[in-house]
Amino acid sequence: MSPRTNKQWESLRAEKRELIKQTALELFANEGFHSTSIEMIAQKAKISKGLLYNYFESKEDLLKEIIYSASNELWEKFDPNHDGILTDEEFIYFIRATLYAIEANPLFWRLYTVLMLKPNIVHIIGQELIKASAMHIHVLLEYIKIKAQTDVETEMFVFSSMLKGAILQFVSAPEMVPMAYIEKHITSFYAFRYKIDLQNITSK
Amino acid sequence: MSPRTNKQWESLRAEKRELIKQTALELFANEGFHSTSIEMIAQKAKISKGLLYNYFESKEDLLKEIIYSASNELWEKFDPNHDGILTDEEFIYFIRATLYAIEANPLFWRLYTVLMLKPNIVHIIGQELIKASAMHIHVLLEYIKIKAQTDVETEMFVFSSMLKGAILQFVSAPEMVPMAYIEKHITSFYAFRYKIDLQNITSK
Amino acid sequence: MSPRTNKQWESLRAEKRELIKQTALELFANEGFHSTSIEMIAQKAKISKGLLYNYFESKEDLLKEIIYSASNELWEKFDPNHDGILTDEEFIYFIRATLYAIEANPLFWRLYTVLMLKPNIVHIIGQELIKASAMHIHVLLEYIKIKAQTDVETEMFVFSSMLKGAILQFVSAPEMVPMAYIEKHITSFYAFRYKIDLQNITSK
Amino acid sequence: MSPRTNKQWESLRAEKRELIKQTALELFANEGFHSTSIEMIAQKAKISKGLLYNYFESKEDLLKEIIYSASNELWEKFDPNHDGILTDEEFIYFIRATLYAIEANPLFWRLYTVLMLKPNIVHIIGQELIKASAMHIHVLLEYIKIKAQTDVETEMFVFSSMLKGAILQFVSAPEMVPMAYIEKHITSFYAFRYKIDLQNITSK
DNA sequence: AATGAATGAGGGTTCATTCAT
DNA sequence: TATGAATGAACCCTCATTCAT
Repeated sequence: MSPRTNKQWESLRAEKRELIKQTALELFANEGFHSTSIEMIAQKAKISKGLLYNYFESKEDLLKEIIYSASNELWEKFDPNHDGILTDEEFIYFIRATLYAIEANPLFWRLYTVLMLKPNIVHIIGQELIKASAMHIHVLLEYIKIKAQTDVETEMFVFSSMLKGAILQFVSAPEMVPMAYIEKHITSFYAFRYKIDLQNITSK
Repeated sequence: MSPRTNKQWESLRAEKRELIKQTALELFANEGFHSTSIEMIAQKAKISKGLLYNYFESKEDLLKEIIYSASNELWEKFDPNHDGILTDEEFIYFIRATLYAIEANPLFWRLYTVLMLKPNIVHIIGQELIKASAMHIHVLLEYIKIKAQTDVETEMFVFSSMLKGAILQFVSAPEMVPMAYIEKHITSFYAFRYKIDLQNITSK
Repeated sequence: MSPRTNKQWESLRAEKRELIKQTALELFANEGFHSTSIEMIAQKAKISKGLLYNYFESKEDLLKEIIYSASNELWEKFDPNHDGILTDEEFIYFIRATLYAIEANPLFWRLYTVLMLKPNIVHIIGQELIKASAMHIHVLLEYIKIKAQTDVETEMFVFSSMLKGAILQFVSAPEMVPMAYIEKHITSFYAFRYKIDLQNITSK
Repeated sequence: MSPRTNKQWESLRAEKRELIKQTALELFANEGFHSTSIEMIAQKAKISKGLLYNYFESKEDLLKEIIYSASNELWEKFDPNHDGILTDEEFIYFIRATLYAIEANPLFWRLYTVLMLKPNIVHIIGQELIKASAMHIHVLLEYIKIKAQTDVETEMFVFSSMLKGAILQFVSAPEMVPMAYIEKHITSFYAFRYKIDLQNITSK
């Protein structure tokens, strides 16, 4: 009935949805969720306030959609069903992939970090992303476990904390702590510790 | 009219100020700054909204005061002018002191972490606390620099990140990642790495 | 392009108009005018919001059209030019016809009742329906006037009020106060009062 | 603690509450609930929008409070525990009292009538007022039952409908159908029907 | 010192209406 | 003819802040 084909339509809608989500993400990450008004999002996205509600049920729904999208991307990017233990090369690859996934969307990960600091955040962002993140780091930890130089728990704790701390620094100030810097040091550290020859591993 | 001396009055004022700050800290940390209303703080502190403005100029001023207090406490607790290099024992002590300072006020440090994730946060919390934190960790890093097993920059990066990551995990969920657990693993790791005998070091 | 004749088109348009009006009536009566959105009407009628404006100028215009239609129906159903006085039989018939006209469209009459309670409703619904209703009850009142057992004014007041009260009860809760019940009691009352033998009058 | 006594305060608050309720009642009754904005109420009552929420939780809560107040007044005015049957004199008194209670607050009763026409209104206004009204008319119906000239059910139906219809006319247009007019005809009708001598009954 | 009534700007949200397609 | 994306005014409500008492 409509003069436009369904395809065209859906595509237009999807694009606008994406525009709104991206705009909102920037503001949520930079100004904070509560400090960002619908008005601000609308202005930045150059749409009217009302239109936003044509795409999202509420401001909170918009936040959830942002989270869910990222969650899905993460699932798609990393195979959570990786079985078996990583080889040395795969380990380095996996670290790099992890870090550059973060780098690809620093705004989102800053937002995510802030949200994780809210008690009972589950009510807002659900479990999906948390699961996705955990599943992914699990693959790395399995490798660490095998290679542990000291007791396993400590080895895992150090890796886990270091990764989180590095990411925290990155999302706090990507320009001051660039991802390349982080990647270099983490791989150096583990290359030395686990006797991995980085020369043989193709850079990203 | 009042028989109270000036001293007593000032003391009472100081107590009430402290009460308001503590109450606000709990709410800011648990609910978020914007989700906490002056009304909520006043009710929890059992004072009137008006009185709060007798002690603090604005809601933002209250936040700043909370930050400043913590900053001062930090300066007092740790001697930032520690010169010379730490001994092995002092290093362990310093780590423990750092961690237990965090543990003593998890609400504050969660709030602080969230604030640090806001760009241009300087406008809100100023530089004091940042300087205090940096100065303090600097003492540890100087030690690390000396003991480095690999290249110095990596060694410092790993320590710095690990510490931040560990603290992040603690403030996110103190009951799931208790400080004692963190302390154990960090000290284990460095004791092994730097050949420090923990047996000889009196526990906190 | 279309092979349809003008007649067919007009007929289709009229049908769709009717569909929209009927759908809107249901919603206006059940949810209230202001609580019913154009969106709701369009969805229930399975058309688009835009199309509705192809048939009606505005939401208020739609309401007016609903009222006007009913007004016209009323004029058509009852001959307002009935001259001369009703016979006993005609009186009973007229009452029944009145009541069953109401029963045929309870939604409309509930809506109408609510609207009548708004001051200056004339601006919205105009005078037509009011005139039609008045004209119609006038025929009955003329009969009552003749048959009055007490003073005429009182007799007319009682009839007029009773009829309105009965209808009010019906539109408020048709399932609790069915029209058959109302009809039975009104006719009983007047049959007795005016010595009319209901046996001789064919039931509806 | 407060410089004003509690009594003064509560009194001021109660007065303002009453002002808001009365203002809102006028607007709700004249313009309709949904057509009345908080802004309108605030302007008419010469207060700020915000202040209204200091006295009522929401617009709907304000409506409920208006209904509840009227409900309570009704319970206080009429003794719902009247036992035994009314005397002729009491019957006339009761009718008059009923009608003049309506007359005392025509705005409220118009609002009430509109609300009663909404399906499932119970969710909004609760049962109290409905019970209060029913209990009150019940006393009159008990008397009617005894005095019935025809079959009891019809007699009660006629009275009940007539009363409701009369009130409906009054609330629709008090200036066109004044209460004195209504009272005169209802009492005339029943005085004649039940052989009551109105001369002996002191007028209101 | 202490209260809470009062303000009003600004928040999220809805919805009648328009218009490009 | 028919669609629904798009608009923006107006809605209800919240809240930091002020101020008379």
